[in-house]
Amino acid sequence: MDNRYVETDRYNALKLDNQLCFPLYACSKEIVRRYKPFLDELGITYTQYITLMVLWEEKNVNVKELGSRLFLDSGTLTPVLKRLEQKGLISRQRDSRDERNLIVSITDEGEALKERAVEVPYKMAGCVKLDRDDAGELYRILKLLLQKFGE
Amino acid sequence: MDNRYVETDRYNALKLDNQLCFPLYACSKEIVRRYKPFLDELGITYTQYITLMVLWEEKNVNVKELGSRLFLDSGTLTPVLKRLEQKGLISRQRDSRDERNLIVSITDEGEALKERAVEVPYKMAGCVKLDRDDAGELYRILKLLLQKFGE
DNA sequence: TGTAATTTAATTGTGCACAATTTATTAATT
DNA sequence: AATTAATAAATTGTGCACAATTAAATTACA
Repeated sequence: MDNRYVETDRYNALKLDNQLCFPLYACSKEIVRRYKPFLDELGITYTQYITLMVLWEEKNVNVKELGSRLFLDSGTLTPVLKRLEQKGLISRQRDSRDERNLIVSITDEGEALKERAVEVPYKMAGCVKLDRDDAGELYRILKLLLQKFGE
Repeated sequence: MDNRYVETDRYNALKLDNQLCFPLYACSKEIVRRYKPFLDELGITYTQYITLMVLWEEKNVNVKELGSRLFLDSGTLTPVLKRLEQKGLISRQRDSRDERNLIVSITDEGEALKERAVEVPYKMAGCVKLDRDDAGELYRILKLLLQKFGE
């Protein structure tokens, strides 16, 4: 038997092309990078954008709740929230009933930005050219994975 | 017709739960985070790990080639490579035939680390509990997406 | 051959991302 | 009531990630 082409490399699992994590990491970065021109128009970053997404739905949340929704900790969120506050898009104030909690709220200006942000998902749709089935499958599997991480 | 539950919210596309990018971004971060304990044992970060993966396969590459394989630019790679050099895992030297190119090579010490790194993918397999079909589908779609990005 | 254009890394500046620690506040337990 | 434990956010320190610019070397071409 001619086994010149039979792969017997014990390092196979270490090849970049055999990784599942790497294309995940690369795709994630690439998509975030493609958001940038659209988010630049709004004067915000991707992390600021997803933070606002939560606040556009909730109005008031504390840092802990925000962190669990976004998979981010206070070390990341604190400076992000300070920048959003400086831009006038959110306000930060302690909960008078429990001073440990910081209540983050959307401002009128932040609410107004939502009107311009509604365009972003449609603009992005033109950048991610997956057909409906693949996009649906990708979404399903990623959500499943996130759910398993939460267990 | 009772349409109390018919969603007519024009902001639907802005909901975090309707995003494809967000679970991609969150899964990517979560998996990289789960690599950390295993990579800590080797004294390297995830970015350093994927950089070494290329060098374990290639022996010599310049920064441009490395960047195109890893989807990283020199702004990211230059400091990463300096740290790997400080650890003694790689060497950096200019190409005498074209001094613009920096040739990155694996050292004996870097090659030796491969022996310990072979365990990492198997340890990680226990952290990402997708069944074979879903893992395969995820891989297929992500590679397809990366390919479309390259066009 | 000399100048302009191109190519390759490095540098600079901003903003995450996260582990580990600290500080402030509240809750639980003597 | 005083002490201890638990909780929430902020701080600190390290390491990416990337856009924009710079510097050095090479190539194109006038």
